[in-house]
Amino acid sequence: MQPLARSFYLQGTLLAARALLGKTLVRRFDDGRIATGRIVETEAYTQDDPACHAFRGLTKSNKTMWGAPGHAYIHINYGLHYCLNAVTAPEGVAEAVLIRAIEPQENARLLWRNTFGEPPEEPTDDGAFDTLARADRRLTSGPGKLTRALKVDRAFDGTDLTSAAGALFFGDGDDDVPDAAVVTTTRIGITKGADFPWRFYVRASPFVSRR
DNA sequence: TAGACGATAGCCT
DNA sequence: GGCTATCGTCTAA
Repeated sequence: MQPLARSFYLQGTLLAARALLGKTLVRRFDDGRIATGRIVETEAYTQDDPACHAFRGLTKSNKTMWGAPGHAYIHINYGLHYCLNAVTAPEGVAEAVLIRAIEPQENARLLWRNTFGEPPEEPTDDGAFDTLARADRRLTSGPGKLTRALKVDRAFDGTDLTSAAGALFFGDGDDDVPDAAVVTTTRIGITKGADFPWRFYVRASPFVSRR
């Protein structure tokens, strides 16, 4: 799995949000094991967008968004949830794509364990357990849930997403989602800029956070 | 340094 | 569909 090149993050924030659908999120845990998921829901946030954290300028907590493209911007909201974003504009311009939902793929049982603690029974067959975890929307059908399942927290703020050796990156698969399979709609949970159609999701995916 | 406010999720009816 | 836990961050004073 090759990481997306940095140029991917410079095609424009709206285009990048759309293009990330079908791409693979790769997480390498401390013990070397890898979990992957297919991105099925994203939102775009731009510098002139009142809903964007950077709208009012540079602050200590949003400074990663003002930095180089292809890096992770992590923010906390409601005091308890982490949200994972990819920076999608050149240094000095603060724009990002929020990853709202993924479909667990490789090693889904690790995500299960991270979310619920040890699974009720230790699986003898990874494939069977992965099938179970795939069917369970509770793992990754929302921005706060997927960071919990992937063990992604504020320590990942600023992580370079273009390094295949890193603990977190976006991989380029062969899953191109056709336009007919994509729904473009308004964003979730915001009050300002609420009418911008800057949310994208895969229509058929059961892991989309909300329709 | 106090007060207000979230790019949510989960539980309740 | 409604309610709210929970706390980091920003803003104003």
